[in-house]
Amino acid sequence: MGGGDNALLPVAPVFLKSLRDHVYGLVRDAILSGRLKSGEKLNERHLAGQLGISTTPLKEALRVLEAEGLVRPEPRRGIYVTFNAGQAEEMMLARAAIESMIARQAAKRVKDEDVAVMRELIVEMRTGLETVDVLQFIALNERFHNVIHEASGCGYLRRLQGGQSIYTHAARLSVLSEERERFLAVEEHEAIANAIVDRDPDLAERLMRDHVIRSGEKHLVRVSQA
Amino acid sequence: MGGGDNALLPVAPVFLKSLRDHVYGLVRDAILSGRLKSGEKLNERHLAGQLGISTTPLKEALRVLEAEGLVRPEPRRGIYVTFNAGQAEEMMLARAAIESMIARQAAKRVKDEDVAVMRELIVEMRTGLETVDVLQFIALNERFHNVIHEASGCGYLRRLQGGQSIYTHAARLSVLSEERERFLAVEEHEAIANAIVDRDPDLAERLMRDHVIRSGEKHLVRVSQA
DNA sequence: GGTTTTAAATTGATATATCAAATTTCAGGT
DNA sequence: ACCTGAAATTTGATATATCAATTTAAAACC
Repeated sequence: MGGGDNALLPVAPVFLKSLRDHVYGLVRDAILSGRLKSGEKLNERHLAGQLGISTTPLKEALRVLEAEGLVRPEPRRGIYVTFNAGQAEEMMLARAAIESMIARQAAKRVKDEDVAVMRELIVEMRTGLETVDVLQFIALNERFHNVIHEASGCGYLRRLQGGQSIYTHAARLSVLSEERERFLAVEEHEAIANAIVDRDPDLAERLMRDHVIRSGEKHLVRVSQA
Repeated sequence: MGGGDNALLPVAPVFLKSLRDHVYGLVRDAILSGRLKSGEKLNERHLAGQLGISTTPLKEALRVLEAEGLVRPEPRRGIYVTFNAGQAEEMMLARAAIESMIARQAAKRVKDEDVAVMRELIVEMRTGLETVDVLQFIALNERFHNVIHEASGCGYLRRLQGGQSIYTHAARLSVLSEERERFLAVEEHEAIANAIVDRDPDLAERLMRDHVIRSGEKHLVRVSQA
């Protein structure tokens, strides 16, 4: 049964959201971090017992993971982890595709108040290069992407992107720990902001796509080295 | 409780795949076709009873629908249908984003044997304009997109696109019933094929995106009129 | 000893029961 | 009549039990 016997610890008796969402996060993180390896079979009873819960919320969590493509059910046989470097890259490409579509829509629909916020954020990020720490810089980073999401008015695309992304807070932490990456991020963000402010959907889409792919490849290289 | 009392009929005692997948398809189609309206609350026990099944497979199906953004759970209150014209358009945009990313990758990785198949298919589609019926034309259409998917080598993106798409066989049937649409489809497919054959990722991506959006808008207009 | 057959164990799929939060109902008070 | 709050009801969340397909074990047979 592989080396996954202690890849997951029992859930604490206190949890914020519902049990199934909590478990979903646990299993998902275990897969993405490699503690549950590709090809490994997930035994529902085992896993539920290990987590100290019943199979009902676990089954729901596994269903979502299947929809996200992290596990694959063999009919009447069981559920297997399917995640490797190639899929990680494709997930990054999916994020690039969706995020750039959002940027495109934002460039079409952006309102004057959004423009003001974006300009302000760009200034903050640029000055932040020298004044704030990495965590604060990441916060600015996420606020920037959020402003674009808001401006696009695309609630569905936004949710879709959040679900399939392997970009967690931790992943950003890894890439933006390099000073050069922080500098590049500001440069690219500024170019994207300008394209949106200029109402240039084609340019905004292209710049966003290249930005996500470039920083994404950087991240993939990092995790593959570790 | 809304007009949804007979929006879903009990599942037949025989079904191909698992019960949960079957139920997932039923509920999903009911939402996309409008038989289950946006804002309607889904009562798990009611719905399970109506379908003649237990709540376990239904809960799993609802979880997948949530991941796809067709229903939204209110914490500790229930699950509500969320689907409207705006979201339908965003789903189409998501398909455009992912499909165009696939086309981009295909243009990077396409092999000579793929090129041969694509050229052949283009010829078939062009002659098919005059010789085959709509169903056969749609089959050619789907084969063309499949060849691009194969050439891209992007299994994850491909699965992702299939899951979120509202483009079913029926939707294609609607759009391609117009002769002008079939003509346009061939024109656009040929341009896309040429871009991929020429190993031009930027062009392939743009043409595919525009193709999906244009025909998608066409479909959305049609369903909104009906 | 090796192959086939059959019985036991495993396990995902489904059904049912229990629990607790949230809503509704209704009695009691002003 | 109109609040107020407690009891009953509803219902999603969770747990447990049952079922059937699959795999494994073992026994029977050649």
